[in-house]
Amino acid sequence: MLLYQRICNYIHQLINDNKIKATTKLPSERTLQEQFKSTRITVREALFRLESEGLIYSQKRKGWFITPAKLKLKPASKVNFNKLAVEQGFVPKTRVISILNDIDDSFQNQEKNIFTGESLYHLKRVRLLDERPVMIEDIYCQQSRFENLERKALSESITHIMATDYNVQINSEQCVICVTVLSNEDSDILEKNSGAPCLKIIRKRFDEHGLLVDYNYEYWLHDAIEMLVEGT
Amino acid sequence: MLLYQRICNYIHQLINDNKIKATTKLPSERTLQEQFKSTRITVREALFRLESEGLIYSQKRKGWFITPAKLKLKPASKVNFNKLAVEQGFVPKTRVISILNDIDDSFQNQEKNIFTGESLYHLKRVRLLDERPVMIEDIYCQQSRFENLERKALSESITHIMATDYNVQINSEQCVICVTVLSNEDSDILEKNSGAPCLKIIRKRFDEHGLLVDYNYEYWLHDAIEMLVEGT
DNA sequence: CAGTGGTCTAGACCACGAT
DNA sequence: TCGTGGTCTAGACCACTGG
Repeated sequence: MLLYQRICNYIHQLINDNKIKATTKLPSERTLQEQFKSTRITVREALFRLESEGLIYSQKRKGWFITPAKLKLKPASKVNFNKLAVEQGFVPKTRVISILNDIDDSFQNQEKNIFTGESLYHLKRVRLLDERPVMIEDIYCQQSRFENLERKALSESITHIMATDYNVQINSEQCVICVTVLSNEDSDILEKNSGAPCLKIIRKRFDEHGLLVDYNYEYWLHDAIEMLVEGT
Repeated sequence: MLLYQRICNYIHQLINDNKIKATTKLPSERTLQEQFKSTRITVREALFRLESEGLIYSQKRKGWFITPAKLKLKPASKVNFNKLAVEQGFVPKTRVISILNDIDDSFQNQEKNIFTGESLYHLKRVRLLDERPVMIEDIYCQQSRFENLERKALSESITHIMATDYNVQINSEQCVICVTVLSNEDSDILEKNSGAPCLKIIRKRFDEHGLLVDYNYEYWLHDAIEMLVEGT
C-alpha cells in the first residue's frame, strides 16, 4: 500500500475512533512526517486527499482540522440561512464585508443583459457556522429599487428587508450550481488558500411579476454543504 | 507573483487564445518544468489548481487535457441522459460495467432501512460524453420487482425499461447532492487517479404509490456537469 | 523502448500565527 | 520568537502508455 494511503487511513482511524472531534486540530505536518518517517510532500499529499474527501479542512497557516457536519440546504427554497442553521444545531453568523455602488466588472462580463446599464448595489457578506466561515455571498440588486439599502441592517435576511422595507416579495428563483475554486479575495475571507475548491450557486430571484429582483453568487466550502432537491 | 501562478496564467492564456482546443493534450510536465526553469512539484501544483478550477483534467498516466463544455443537468427531472446530451451537442455513450445480485456492503452501511433484507440488483454503468468517461452510476432495485433485468438492454434508459417491460412508472424523486471523491474502483473506470473530486448525486425514485422504485448513486467528474434548479 | 505521469526523498526559505 | 503551513529546488524510481 502506498505511503500516503497509510497516512490517510491513520487519520481516518483517528476520526472513526473519536480520538479527535470536529474542529479540533490535527498533529502538525512535521509531526506526521516524523511519525511516518516520510517527507512533508507525502504528508501533504495525504492531507489534500482527505480535504477533497471532506474529512478535514485547512485554514490558511493555521493548520488542519476535522470537518464538522454539513449544512443541509434546499437550493431553490426561500428558507432563511439563519433559520436553517439553527434548525440543524449550528450557531450561524453573518458579517457584512462591503456594500458598493458601482457595477462589478466580473459581474458585467459573466452575465450580460441583466440589469444592463443600471446602477447596482453590490453587497458582499460572509456566512459562518459555529464560528467557521463557510460561505461568501455576493448580492446584486438595483439601486433605484432599493434606495438607501446601505443603511439597513445588512447582516439580517435580505429577503426580509426587501419585504418589509421595500414591499418586494420573492416569488420564484433559478439556480445554477457547479464546482469551481475561490477567488483570491474570497479565499482570504474564508481563511483558505487561493485555489480552494468550492460549490458555486448562482441564484436569480424574481418577484410575482416575473421581474428580476436580485442576482446572487454564493461560494460554499465544498465540505460545508449538502443539497437536497426534490422533483416530479 | 508566485511561480505556480505564472504557470497557471500561461495555460489560461493558451486556452483563451484558442491555441489549444478542448480535449487536446497539454505539453508534458517535464516540458513545462523546463520552460519555466522549475521543478515537477511546482508544475504539478499549477496543474492541480487548474484541474480544481475545471479548466483542465488529467487521465491516469495519459496526461493533461483541456476540459470541454459542461453538461447542463436538472437533477430532479426525469430527462434521459442520452437525450439531454444530444440536445447539448454531445455524443453520449453508456457502458455496462456489471450487474450483480448480491447486496453491496457499502450500500448496506450507508443507507439503512431501504429495501431491507431484500435481494437487489446492482447495476453499475459508466456514462461517456464524446468518448470521455464522465460519470459512474450505481443503480439498486428489487430483484423481485424486476425479474430477469440482466437480460435487458442495460445500456439503454432504465426508466424506459421499467416502464415498457415492467409497467413501473417513476412519479417523483429526491436527490441529495454533495462534493466527495471517487472510490478506487470508480476512479479506474473513469481513468482518474484515486482521490479525484467528484459531485455525488444520491437519487431515490418513487412510483405513483410513493413506493421506492430504485436507488441510485451518480458520481460525476466535477468539471463535467453544471446543475440547474428552479424553485418557487 | 522511450517518455509519461505517479510516488517519494531530503532538504530549503519565507510569511504568518500563536504565545 | 518559535513553530506552522506555503512555496520551491533537485533529484530518484516505478508503472504504465503509446509508438
